[in-house]
Amino acid sequence: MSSDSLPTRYDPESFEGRWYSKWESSGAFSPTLEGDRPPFCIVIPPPNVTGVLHIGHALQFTLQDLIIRWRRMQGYDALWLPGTDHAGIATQVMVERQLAKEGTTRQALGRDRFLERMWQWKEEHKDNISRQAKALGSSCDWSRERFTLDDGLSRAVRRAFVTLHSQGLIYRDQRLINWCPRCHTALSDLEVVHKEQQGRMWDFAYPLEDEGEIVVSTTRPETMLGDTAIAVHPADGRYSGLVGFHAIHPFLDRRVPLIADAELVDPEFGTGAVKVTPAHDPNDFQTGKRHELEFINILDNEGKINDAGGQFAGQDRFAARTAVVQALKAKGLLRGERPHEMAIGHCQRCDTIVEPLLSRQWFVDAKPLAEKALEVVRDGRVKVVPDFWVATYEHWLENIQDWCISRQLWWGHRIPAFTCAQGHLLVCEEDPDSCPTCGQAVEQDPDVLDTWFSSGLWPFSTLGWPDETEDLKRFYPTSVLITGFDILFFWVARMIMMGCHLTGEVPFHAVHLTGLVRDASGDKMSKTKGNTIDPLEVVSEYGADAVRFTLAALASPGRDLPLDIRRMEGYRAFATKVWNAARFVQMKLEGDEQPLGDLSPADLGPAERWILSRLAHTVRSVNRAWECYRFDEGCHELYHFVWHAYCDWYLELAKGVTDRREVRSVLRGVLLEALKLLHPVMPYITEEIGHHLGHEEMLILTRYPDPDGRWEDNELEADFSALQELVAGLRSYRAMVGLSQRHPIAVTLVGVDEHRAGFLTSQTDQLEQLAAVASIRLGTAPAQAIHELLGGMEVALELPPGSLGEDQLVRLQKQIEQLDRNRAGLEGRLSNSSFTAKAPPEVVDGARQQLAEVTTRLERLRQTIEASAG
RNA sequence: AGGCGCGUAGCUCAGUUGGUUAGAGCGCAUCCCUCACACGGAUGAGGUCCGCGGUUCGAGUCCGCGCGCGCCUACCA
Repeated sequence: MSSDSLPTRYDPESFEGRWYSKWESSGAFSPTLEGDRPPFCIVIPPPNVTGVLHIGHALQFTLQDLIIRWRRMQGYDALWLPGTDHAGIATQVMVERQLAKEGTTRQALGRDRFLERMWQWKEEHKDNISRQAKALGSSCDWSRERFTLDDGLSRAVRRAFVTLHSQGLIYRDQRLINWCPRCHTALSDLEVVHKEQQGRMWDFAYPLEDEGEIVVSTTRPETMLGDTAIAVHPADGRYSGLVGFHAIHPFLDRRVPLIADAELVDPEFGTGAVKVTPAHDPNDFQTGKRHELEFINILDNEGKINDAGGQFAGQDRFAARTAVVQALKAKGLLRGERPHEMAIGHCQRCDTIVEPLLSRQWFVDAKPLAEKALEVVRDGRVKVVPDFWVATYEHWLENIQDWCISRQLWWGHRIPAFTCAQGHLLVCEEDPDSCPTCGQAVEQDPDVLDTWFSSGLWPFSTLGWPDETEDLKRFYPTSVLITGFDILFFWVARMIMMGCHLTGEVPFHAVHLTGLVRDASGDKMSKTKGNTIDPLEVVSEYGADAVRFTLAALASPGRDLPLDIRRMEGYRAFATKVWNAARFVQMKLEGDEQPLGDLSPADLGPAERWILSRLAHTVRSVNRAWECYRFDEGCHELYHFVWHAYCDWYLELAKGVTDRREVRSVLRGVLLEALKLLHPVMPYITEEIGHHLGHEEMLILTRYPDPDGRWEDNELEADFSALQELVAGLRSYRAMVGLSQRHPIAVTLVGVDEHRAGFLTSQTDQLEQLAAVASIRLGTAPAQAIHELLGGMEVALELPPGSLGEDQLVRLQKQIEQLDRNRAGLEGRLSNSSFTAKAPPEVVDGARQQLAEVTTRLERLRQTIEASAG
């Protein structure tokens, strides 16, 4: 226990690191594994191991930590499992870039030495992420930290691959895939980013074998080198006589058959004739299969025309495009050229234009997995927050295509498939010594798996799967996943597919999808724009608590977060406010204060009962907010309670009476409860203040406040609002009239019911202190008094003679106008027979009462004006 | 092309199952360095809730259409 006084200045840097170490070394981050505590588990969306955290990570870390700390304080056996992802392409690209600077390549280095470099790079960078996570206060269990290429997780990947393969859900096939000519690897459909671009469309003619020509259109003229058919619609009269005949390829020694295909061809489009390149276009690929056409690959892995391209061989695809157009022109076959808007696929990682390429790859048959994944979301076993994402999720899964999972990279999980010289294929968990069929030596498939394949196993592979570990039994399915909506398909859907299929259970009971952190003007943050915010920088500038509070308060469900740095200043001011309030309280304490639990409403004054009632409501709504991931609401509730209820009102009321023990007890007790409530959002400052106030247990381990109906007192709160409004009204009135705030005013309550009036007149000391009320009574107004409408009460104020100025008359007039509008509206409604007949009786009664009150007030106010005029 | 989301105060956003007088934070203006806090206090100005139509006694809230913005999905040559 410490009673040394809080420093005057709030200086987060002076204690943040200290508390983090204390928490960590106390074991608070690790679950206790005690059986009577319900488990609660979050697995972290693993950041790229060699990456740097951006503010979006900070958001997710904050929200995860908020939830995990809250649940831990509620008594759950909480585990937040951290880790990182090897991020195949992204990381490999970084190291390759480094090699390029050294004037070498991975091929020159060879696979083994290249991988050594990769691991070295990983080792150098791996602490980046955890250091940043720790600075933010993340209460992860570092003893359970995982990396996707760890032995355990690699074993999980192998088990998953072998299982799916044995079930026929993973297969190898020659297909059209997305090929990145720069990364030299296949990509899944999701890794291709479509961008609307202004392209061109060319028309050119194929001369027919006998006579005449047929005109086709294309956006990629170079692909004509791989054309093996020309298709027309079977019902198209223009071409019906030509089907079965051949055209002559202008540059290659090839006859090109004319075929009829109703699926490929839209007779309304262009000339109604389509060139067919089965090896380089997805539609044409299907057409090729239907018609058993020849598949001619004209590109190499670099995106250059290969030998099949005749005179164009060796040219880059874009150079070849120009060359083909030129050559067509030279032969007099070019028929037209026009601008054409179209969506072009780019590599997600390097932005190179992706090429559809015929290639032998490994695929996951996604449909059967998708069915289960759809089911668990539809029946609520996985709750999606916000739920409007369900539609998007369903649409994608309902139309899911098979997933290409092999990558021609070196950094990743090597595909556990082996072949011998005889061509026997072996897919197994343990590396075989030789082919079990023929006994010959085997070679492993050189490719690695898509990173997302291993990420898809993350919620259970990190807990020990495929072993039946204690952790897996206790914490799986995990409780909630918190991540960005941008990886809904990449990651979330795949975890659900893989989890349901491989473990028979959902990977998490709920998934909360956060928005994107944008800059102050709503633009996406990017390094090129230079509008990024470095989490570590803002943490050291504003303190981790302010950064966390800002992000959490901004996190409205399903919305992006426009982050203005000034918000952080604002919430640092909030932290400072808490700090100073605590200093005040600490100053007043005498050491004999009782815990709130020992107090009973009967022993307390109205102000104490009021703040305790407000506290109880706040506890209720904050818990409710966390419960449904309304981080914004929870933060606003807390902000409002601490600043505008506790500091603005209660502290001011308590100032004069801290000699009373129960006042000090409430002062301290409410502050401590507020600190506990705030702890999940602002762990450091709350812990530091709690310690200084003599709270022995660390807040991280303290029970989170539960709603306590004992303190809720709505009647008192209504009385208290009247008091507040009276005080505010008097201040406002003085300001308007130009009277000093200290100038005493005698108050007569005129149109106020007895109960309320009784309360207010009992609060003379408080009213004197807060609003310099000279006296207050219920009764008829003195002749010279000025009638004011304050907080819905009619009060008469006695002022020095002649103090009713022009400004005030204007203000009264304004009030009258507003009331009169109100009156007219009420009268109109009440005279409408359909309103009185159809609206619920309590609404009608309410309107009647209001009208009566408004009418009286209007009268009084008019009298006041007249009196002052006369 | 389809789907989703958004359009409320100068800015960024809340607004529960429709209940009539629409809120917050920041910013702005005026006053105040009162013994926790100027990263503060008090007061105030500021809104045709995108437009039109409909349902209803009553619409920021529900429905339709339109306009604008954003995002996702998509194989149209």
